[in-house]
Amino acid sequence: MASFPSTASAALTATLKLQPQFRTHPPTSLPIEKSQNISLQKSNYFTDFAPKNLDFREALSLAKEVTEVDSSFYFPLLQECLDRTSFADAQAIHGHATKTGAQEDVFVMSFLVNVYAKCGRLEAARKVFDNMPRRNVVGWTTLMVGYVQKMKPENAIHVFQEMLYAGSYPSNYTLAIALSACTSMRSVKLGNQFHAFIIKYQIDFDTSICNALCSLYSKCGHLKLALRAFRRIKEKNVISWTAAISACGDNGDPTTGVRLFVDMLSEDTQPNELTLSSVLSQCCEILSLELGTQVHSLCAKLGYLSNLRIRNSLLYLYVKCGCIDEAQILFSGMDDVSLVSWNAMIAGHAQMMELTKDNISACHYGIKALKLFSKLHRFGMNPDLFTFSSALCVCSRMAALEQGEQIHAQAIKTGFLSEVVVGSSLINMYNKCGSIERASKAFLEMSTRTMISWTSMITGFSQHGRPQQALELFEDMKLTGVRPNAVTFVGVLSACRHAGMISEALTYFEIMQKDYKIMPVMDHYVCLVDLFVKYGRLDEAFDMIKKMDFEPSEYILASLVAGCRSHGNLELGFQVAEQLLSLKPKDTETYLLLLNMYHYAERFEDVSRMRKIMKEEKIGKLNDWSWISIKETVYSFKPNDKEFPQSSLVYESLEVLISKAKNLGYEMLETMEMSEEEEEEEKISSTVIYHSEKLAITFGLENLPIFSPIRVVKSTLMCRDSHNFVKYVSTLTAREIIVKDSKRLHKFVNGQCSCGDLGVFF
DNA sequence: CTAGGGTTAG
Repeated sequence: MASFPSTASAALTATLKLQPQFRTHPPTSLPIEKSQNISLQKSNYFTDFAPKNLDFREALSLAKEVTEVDSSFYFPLLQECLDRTSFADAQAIHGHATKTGAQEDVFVMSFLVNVYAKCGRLEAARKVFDNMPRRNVVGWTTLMVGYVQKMKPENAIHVFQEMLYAGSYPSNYTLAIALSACTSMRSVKLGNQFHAFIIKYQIDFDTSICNALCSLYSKCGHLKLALRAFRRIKEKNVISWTAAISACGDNGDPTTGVRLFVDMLSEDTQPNELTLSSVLSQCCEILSLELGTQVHSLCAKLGYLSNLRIRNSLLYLYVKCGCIDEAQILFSGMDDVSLVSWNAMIAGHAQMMELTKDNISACHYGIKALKLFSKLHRFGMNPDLFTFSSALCVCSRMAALEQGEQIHAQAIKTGFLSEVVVGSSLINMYNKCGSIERASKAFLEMSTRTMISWTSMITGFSQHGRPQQALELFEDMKLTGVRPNAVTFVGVLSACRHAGMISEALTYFEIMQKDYKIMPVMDHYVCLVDLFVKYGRLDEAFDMIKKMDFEPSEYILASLVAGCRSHGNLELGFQVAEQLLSLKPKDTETYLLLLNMYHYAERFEDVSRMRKIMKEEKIGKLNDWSWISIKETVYSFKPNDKEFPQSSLVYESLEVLISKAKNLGYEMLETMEMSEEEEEEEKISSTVIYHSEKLAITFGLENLPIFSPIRVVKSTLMCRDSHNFVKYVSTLTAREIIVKDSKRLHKFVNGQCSCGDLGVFF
């Protein structure tokens, strides 16, 4: 058994070949036992013989006295055991049946196997099954179901093989169960073998089988195959639709999922609770509140509003679409709140942080999330791994180290730290809070590591300007046999980018495609292009962009422009800038990049041309905020802000810092931004000197203990001037300054930034 | 006997 699943395919193939009946049967005659017989029998027993309104206990005691019983006597009793999943009662009935000779009855015994399996007592079920006078397909299938439910899919497959050896034919249910075993093993390979078998016997239109196929392919990440299986179904039922709709949701295609839901309704199939909750979560993803509200009404109409799962899905919908108030009302109105509801609220607020452009509200969401986290204990809830990972994620986005540490302590106390997901979140939290040491400590202390843990740590080293360690870790990862994915390689390539290792980067890029069959994405090209630009190998940078399978994105062209500017190749920068403009960029930051580049080069005709374009395209103001958290209070700043505590003191000491920095060689660069007054062309852009992060950092220097690092979060990208200035400040004050901007992490120590100046944009 | 909420890496 231990050899599964590696040898499972081979074994199964061998088995199928050995079975003579499979070879002799012509493909048109199905080797499928008619399982309907048994269900027909069962319903006859129930309708014809079952005592009406029988109390379970009464029936049991009655059963003890009766010795001459028809086997139909046992069915309602066993049904009751099944509903109650009561092993002890089932055993009592079993004992009685041995006395009356009912153990000779295949149907009674099959049912008993079913009950035992449902109760999770697979050994007992197996024993009954082995003693059956004639073992049938239902029994085999029931055993398989038991194993799949007990998360032992290998055993289920093994039972399937045994069944074939014993000469039984699988029914469509048996195959569906076998496929679901493949699903829980995440083995498409084995699943394919079953699929081939299914096609061979031309039952690839069967509802149950295709439902199972659909979910197998979906869980293994093959949405197309999943939908193909779905489309082949001749008679689609709720489960088919639900499987297909969730498949879209699980594989990142909510638009198709929602469309399928509409199709489903137009075909008059009534959705069930799972369909509705899947659709609701997909409405969240496409942020379609309108559709979501309609589904909400539908839930009301179908009477699902008291259903906890549906309510939780609705919570997610409202929280993620930004209707916090709606969600709050729903949440407080729930008399029956589960931990999932709390998790929904916390994760929802965490998600809101990302969706909100306005940093100050983003910060409020973060604070609210952490408040919810500390409150749930009082409501008799204990956080689980989902709660912990969401809460840690909030801390990482807020760079809230203190809160993160507290949650870390709680995770240790409750034992959830041993959960891989929590451990990975912890690594991420320490990374984002600028503490690479504690991140690597957390990494080392993990007992098991997934690809995500490794990737987090590799990316962390890379972001903290430690490319060597990142690459060493990648080698270790390969040695332990954990398979990297596209994100891992983003980390690896960005490490190469930091270290300026062009040839190594190209080698890794090759390995990624050849050995790991990973398709390169934009982020990989960004690293490579940056590397070429860094060394002035611009032709190669352009070749690289040409080699891409997709059109260059706004982001990669912008980073090429930024690179050109950083490395003094303005001419080329201008060329790319024009190409970029023809793409009609979306981000304000892209326009600011170009505007500032032209301004810096004193090409004033271009500057006014840019202004005109920006006015036409209605490019808004940059929503620039920075915040710093000091002793549980969060202080936020906007550019040239004067409305905050100790404002005059902060400006005073900022001026001192600026002049000291100037003595060390700092040259202030004017950064142009959009001004408030847009009506006059002259005023459409203005310059910023007191960037929000400068204010936040100075505020931190004034209010945090000496030597303690300064952690600032910023809603937009850092500009060239500010990035340069903070480097000087880190030298002048001998402090570690961490700025988390909208794209990356900057850790300033001793006049150097961990981003290696690669993260500077405009 | 078929489908099964939410969490972590860029």
